[in-house]
Amino acid sequence: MSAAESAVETIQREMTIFARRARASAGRMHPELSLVSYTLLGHLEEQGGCRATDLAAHYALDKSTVSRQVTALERTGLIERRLDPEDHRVQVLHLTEAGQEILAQVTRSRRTAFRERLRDWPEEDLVRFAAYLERYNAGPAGADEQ
Amino acid sequence: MSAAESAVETIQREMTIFARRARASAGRMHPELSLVSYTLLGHLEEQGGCRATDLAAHYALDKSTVSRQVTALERTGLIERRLDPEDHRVQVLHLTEAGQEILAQVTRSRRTAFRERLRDWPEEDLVRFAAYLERYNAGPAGADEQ
DNA sequence: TACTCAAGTTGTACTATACAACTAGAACGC
DNA sequence: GCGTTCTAGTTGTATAGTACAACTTGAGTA
Repeated sequence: MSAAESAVETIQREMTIFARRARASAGRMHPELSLVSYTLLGHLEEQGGCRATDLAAHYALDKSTVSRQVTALERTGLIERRLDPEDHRVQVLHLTEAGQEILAQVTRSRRTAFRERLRDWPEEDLVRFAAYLERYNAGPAGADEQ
Repeated sequence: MSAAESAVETIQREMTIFARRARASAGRMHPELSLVSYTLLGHLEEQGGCRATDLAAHYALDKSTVSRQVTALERTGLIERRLDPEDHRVQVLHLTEAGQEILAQVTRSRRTAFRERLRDWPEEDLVRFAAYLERYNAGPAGADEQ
């Protein structure tokens, strides 16, 4: 097996290990904001607001799933919907103040955990690892993860 | 924010995206074997059989969850239970022939998907990415979980 | 104007999960 | 040796997250 093939094997195995662990434990650390809600809020902050359809596309979720998530997040006051005056089918979603606060708080505590875990990594490796992950996740949807 | 800090942010975000997508897409690709079932079968193969309690401990799952998974896997003929003659509370779980075959088949097809996704990556990047993932997952169990 | 496309909601169903209450069997203490 | 406590597993119940299909509403277009 070539070095490339064996690297692909390793990537598969390690991504699987990570995926298997992640969700089970995410809820334990932040019961107030599930992993899914957290990522949706994060995207809203990053983008400065977007449509439900954009969230669905970005996370490869069904629009009905996003619709329910959005409903829940609105009910708990973390996001708000603003009707697009140009197109009345569209709701542009924005973080509320409360949403920004909770997101920041969870981000801080998650960041602490990640920092701890990545404590001994040289900056150069951190930067490269981050770039690889972005590239992997941005990959073609067809060959989608796993 | 330093380059290292912003890289940690990115790593956190991208790992999260991956974790959230993994299960859903695993189900799409292999309707016959969910990510959870896959990892349970993998563990059984690796260990050459074990108890339900061992699976629960290893994957940090509730024993009821494992019990139901095991029931389903037995019903579809992928594993079998053998009563421990020493201790009648214990069932030792083993892969059946069918279980071994499906496990091998899904492993092959997952490998193909990963290869496809990583097709355009230079070997150097594959090797480094693999090493980073191993290093990340090997980190201290405490900071393990997001 | 009528057809078609896009955004989102709702009904329904399923999987994975946890927690609690339970059964059955084993082991220990006195 | 007999009760108490521990261990393995099952079952009842509840919840989150998800998909798919059917629908509504609004926009764009032939």
